Amino acid sequence: MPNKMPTPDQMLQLDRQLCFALYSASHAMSKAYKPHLDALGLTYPQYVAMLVLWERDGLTVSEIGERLYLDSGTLTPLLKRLEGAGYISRLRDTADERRVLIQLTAAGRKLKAKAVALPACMFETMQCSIQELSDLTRQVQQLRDRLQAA
Amino acid sequence: MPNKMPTPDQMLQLDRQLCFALYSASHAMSKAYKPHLDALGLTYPQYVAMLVLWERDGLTVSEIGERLYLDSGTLTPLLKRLEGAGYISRLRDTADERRVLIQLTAAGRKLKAKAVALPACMFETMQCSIQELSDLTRQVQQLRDRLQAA
DNA sequence: GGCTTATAAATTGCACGCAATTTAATTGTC
DNA sequence: GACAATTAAATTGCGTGCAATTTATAAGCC
Repeated sequence: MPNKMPTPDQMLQLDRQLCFALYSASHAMSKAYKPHLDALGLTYPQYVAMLVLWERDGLTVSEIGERLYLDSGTLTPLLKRLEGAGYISRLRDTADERRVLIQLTAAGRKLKAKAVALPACMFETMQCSIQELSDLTRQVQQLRDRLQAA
Repeated sequence: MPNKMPTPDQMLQLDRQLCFALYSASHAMSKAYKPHLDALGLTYPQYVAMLVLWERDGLTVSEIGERLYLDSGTLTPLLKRLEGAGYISRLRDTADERRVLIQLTAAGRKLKAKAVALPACMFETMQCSIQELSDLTRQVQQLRDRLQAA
């Protein structure tokens, strides 16, 4: 019976690392989205911020950050760019002046109609079954949650 | 029998997106590695560059880029920082002056001994079986390859 | 050999991501 | 009500990623 224990050298092989698989797949995903997002005038991080707002409008910067696992250092300039593009408005909460409320503009809401085509379009590209896609998504989410818990 | 077809609204839900699962899991992974990499004086992208060199020394910038799916715009400054840290040397290839050969220094080779502890350490954090880890890695790699082919 | 084409890095400009700090506003406590 | 502690965004500094351009070298062709 052969020894299945990997050597220290094998342990460090790039192609054995889940971290690198995720890292490279995430970048590949972003590149695959790019032509479609260019047509909407969004970057990939801006797109996920819009996904959050299309689900629920009028959130604070922190609430968007909790959903996306991003902090104000990342979100503040990103949201200012979305504001500049005319997709959202940023307004201090009069009830609590520390908060900034993010609201979709008419253009921002209208953009959703164009974006609905994206998931199906990307599904074509990924060449896998609905079931595989859904399973993989759940597994990766579970991994993310475990990493965050630690 | 209920209609299983998702509505356009459901299609755009953040938690249905494989792209976002990968994006957020990749960032969570990077954060989980951070304390360990801080001890080695490496960032996460610098670490994966070192993984490539620990597998095979004396590569050109392009060859490292092919392995990591990164271009010279990203790698040139990253490799200069690794050179500044004393882990690699950058030398023009005398046979072809366009190329820059990247070689590990003694310190760079020595760092590998510390890095071998990392995979097992991260495995603990991920709380899953060897088989799950290996399967998930392969699935994510396959997805990456399909995205790149498209 | 001279010229065009191709290739390898480097450079530039812009948008993240995140740690650390700062600023402003609110809450809790006495 | 004053004041310390907390909270929410913004700011700063640094390291990626990547598109686009530039620079330098090599290869192909006549």
